[in-house]
Amino acid sequence: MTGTVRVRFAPSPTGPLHIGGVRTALYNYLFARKHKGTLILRIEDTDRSRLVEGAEQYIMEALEWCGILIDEGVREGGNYGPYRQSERKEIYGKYAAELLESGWAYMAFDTPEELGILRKAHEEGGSVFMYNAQTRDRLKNSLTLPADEVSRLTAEEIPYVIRFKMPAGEDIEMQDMIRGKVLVNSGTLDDKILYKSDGMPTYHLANVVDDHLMEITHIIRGEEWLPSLPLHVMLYRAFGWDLPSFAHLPLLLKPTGKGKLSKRDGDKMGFPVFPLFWPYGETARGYREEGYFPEAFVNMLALLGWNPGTDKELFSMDELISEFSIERVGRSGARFDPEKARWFNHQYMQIKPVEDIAREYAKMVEEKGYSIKPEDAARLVEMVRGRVDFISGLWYQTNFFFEAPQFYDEAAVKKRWKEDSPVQMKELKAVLEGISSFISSDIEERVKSWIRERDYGTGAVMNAFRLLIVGELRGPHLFDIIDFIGKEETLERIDRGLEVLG
RNA sequence: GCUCCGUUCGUCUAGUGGUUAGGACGCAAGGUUUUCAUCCUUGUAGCAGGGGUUCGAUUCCCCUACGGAGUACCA
Repeated sequence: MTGTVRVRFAPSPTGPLHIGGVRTALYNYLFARKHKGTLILRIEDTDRSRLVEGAEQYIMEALEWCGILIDEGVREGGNYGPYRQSERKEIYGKYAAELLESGWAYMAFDTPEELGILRKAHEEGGSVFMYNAQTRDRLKNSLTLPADEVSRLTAEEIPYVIRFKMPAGEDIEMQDMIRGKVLVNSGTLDDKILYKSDGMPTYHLANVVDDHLMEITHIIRGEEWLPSLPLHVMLYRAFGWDLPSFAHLPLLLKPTGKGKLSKRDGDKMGFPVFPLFWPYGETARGYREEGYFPEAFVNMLALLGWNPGTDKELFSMDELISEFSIERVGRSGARFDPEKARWFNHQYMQIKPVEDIAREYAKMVEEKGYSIKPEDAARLVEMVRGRVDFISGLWYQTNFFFEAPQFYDEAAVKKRWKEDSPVQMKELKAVLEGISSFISSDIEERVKSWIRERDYGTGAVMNAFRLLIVGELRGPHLFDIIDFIGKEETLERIDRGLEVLG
């Protein structure tokens, strides 16, 4: 690779950033870091009517949460700004004029209504209207109108757009880093609008101009852009600019059924489609708020469309950076699997430093109205983290460490509280009372030898005991539980249980 | 409709002109266990179809089917 790699993520601030967009940003980031290059965040806000308040902020916050660091952008600054297209308005006008001058573009005065009528008529005739080499001669533009008429219209400030003059029948050969050679005949393309009548460029013009001016070396974007690649390539050619490399990423598909992943799927099937909660208008749930670790989220997303060619599945961001390569990105759309997302979170629940989880866990415990020392929180987390996918699940696994049973599970009582249970539990209480070093392993040793001496059934004793301590047949190693709650509390729970259950 | 892209277990995917087509999720069955989980082991299931090319195609080519995207004064 010659020169410095410069890539960009160029979202449109029209709402919350979809996880497909996050993945595109992630791959750009990985590619940039891998090649010690630069990642630029460019806001593509040329459509003023679709602007959504809060979207730009959301995009930046989402990337930050994921650990995707931006080198140049509206917030970070840089030598190629401004990084918001709406602030680059004059630039595009200049380049549109250049194309007009060189004959690669022309002014078109047809109104949206006139074109609408044309489209409708073609549709009824079973065809599709295209503004191109076949039709442009019969339409209202600077190619067909006399020069003085054109200058009259512009002088009167009659609105017009600037269209690209797509050559009639030329094979355009393109190279995609993921797909290889792509060939399209320009005859199938139309004269795309480059500059709108409101004085703003369309995506196509702005994108090409900015990528050139910002010296972007690799354009990594979603597959939905592949159909407009020929236009972009032609624009580079029209300007006489060097072509960057292109990579079009496969789409993210919905878990079941047809089509690409949408917000609807998430709502319907109960999983988020966005990284963060979206608080405006029609709200949307987010991975962050649902308790996903950003590491797990990023790991899961990275493997959706890319793989290292090994069996390794767990990657830190640094590992992703060193192992990522565009060549190993797949070509086909990837169905999003919410189950696998949970699995990834489960993995991170096991490998994350215990203090990190304990800190969050302690907060939750305090919200429940109890206080806990950091070392105790860590101890409990270590004890039960294997049983949960999310931090939020930790409370259900540990609530009985803080609260004596409020009730005794009916089915469990029926199954495990037998005729001789009260006698056994009274004996057990006596055994426990006699233990001075009330720690798990010691208690276990004493209790088990007592069970052996009396020839009781371990299952019968332990389950009845668990019922008295927890109220239900669940939870970690019972001796660990009573070790934690202490001798006094243990004895109290036995007494209370005996009172209730008889 | 037209243009472009794609197609290996249900899902994410590895892979090769000759392999017992590998891994992971899920699911199932065992095992561990005082419970519930976890965990471990095993199993389950796939090269879309049809033509070529070839001694031999899952792999290369073509066609079909299916899926996806695009087809706006949206990005």
